Amino acid sequence: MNISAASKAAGLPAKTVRYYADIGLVPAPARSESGYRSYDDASVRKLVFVRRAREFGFSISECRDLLGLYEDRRRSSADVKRIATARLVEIAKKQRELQSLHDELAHLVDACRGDDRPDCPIIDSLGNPRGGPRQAP
Amino acid sequence: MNISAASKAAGLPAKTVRYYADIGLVPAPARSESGYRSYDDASVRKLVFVRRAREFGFSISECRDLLGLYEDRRRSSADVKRIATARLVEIAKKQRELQSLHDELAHLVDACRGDDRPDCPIIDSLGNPRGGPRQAP
DNA sequence: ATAGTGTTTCCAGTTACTGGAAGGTCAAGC
DNA sequence: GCTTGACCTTCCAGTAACTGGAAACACTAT
Repeated sequence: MNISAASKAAGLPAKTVRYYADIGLVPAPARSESGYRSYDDASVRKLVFVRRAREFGFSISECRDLLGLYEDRRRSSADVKRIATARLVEIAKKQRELQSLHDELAHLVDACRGDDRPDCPIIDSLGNPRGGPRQAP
Repeated sequence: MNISAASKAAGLPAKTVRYYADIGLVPAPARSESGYRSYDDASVRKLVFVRRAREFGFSISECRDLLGLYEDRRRSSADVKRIATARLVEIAKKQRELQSLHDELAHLVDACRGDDRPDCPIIDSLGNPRGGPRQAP
């Protein structure tokens, strides 16, 4: 399998497939006589694994760890659960941040008439967080 | 005001304050005879404005636009509202993505016993998205 | 005079790729 | 046999928004 077939099968751009081998995230593939990279099903499965883990927001470094666990038949599920739980905590934190951001901005957008007059609570709030009238810059 | 005083007043690292002037996001400050940057209250207000906008997740480029609107006394509030609303839509989208990510990962973490046995639905799901037993890599 | 802190510039590194140039390879068609 | 076009290779540079660190100069206090 050449790189474009493998990249299609894995659901990743060919550039990214090369990149993952360059940084040693996955093993360097075998080469044909003329230097073309040659992939087998096992390599593709690893690439799929990495893609899925990345989609879950795991960093490359976490993917490295997970891939190690993926390949180690004797690892405990607790090891995996620990990494996934940490990621879950991060996601929940990001969700809370995003929520308060959303609420605050929605409130401002709501308060802004959005007409052709210059008066705008959004700008006021950015320049002057505590709600008073803004100072000219 | 030297840079460290200004950076404290603005709530930004001094490095970032320099950076914002380097990329032309804010005007380059005046210099003392010996070359030290010298800030006044108006500069600090702009830096606060940018910090707040960045905290809202506006990109540097959007901050540039907003700062332009901030300084233009004759702009319409509709201009500002348009940018803020676009940002709000992005936030909502990110929230939905994060939610489905959270749900899926939470489900997997829940299903994983987290003991010292190797069997682990999290790993299985990463290698084999459609829920069957995984293949060895 | 000297120590300590603050400031300057500049260069490099971060994360995870992505784009593009220059050139080698392969299969099909004429 | 030759050309065309798709595919492959390497390498370099750029992205976003900073951050870290080195070398050198400035200011303040003792």
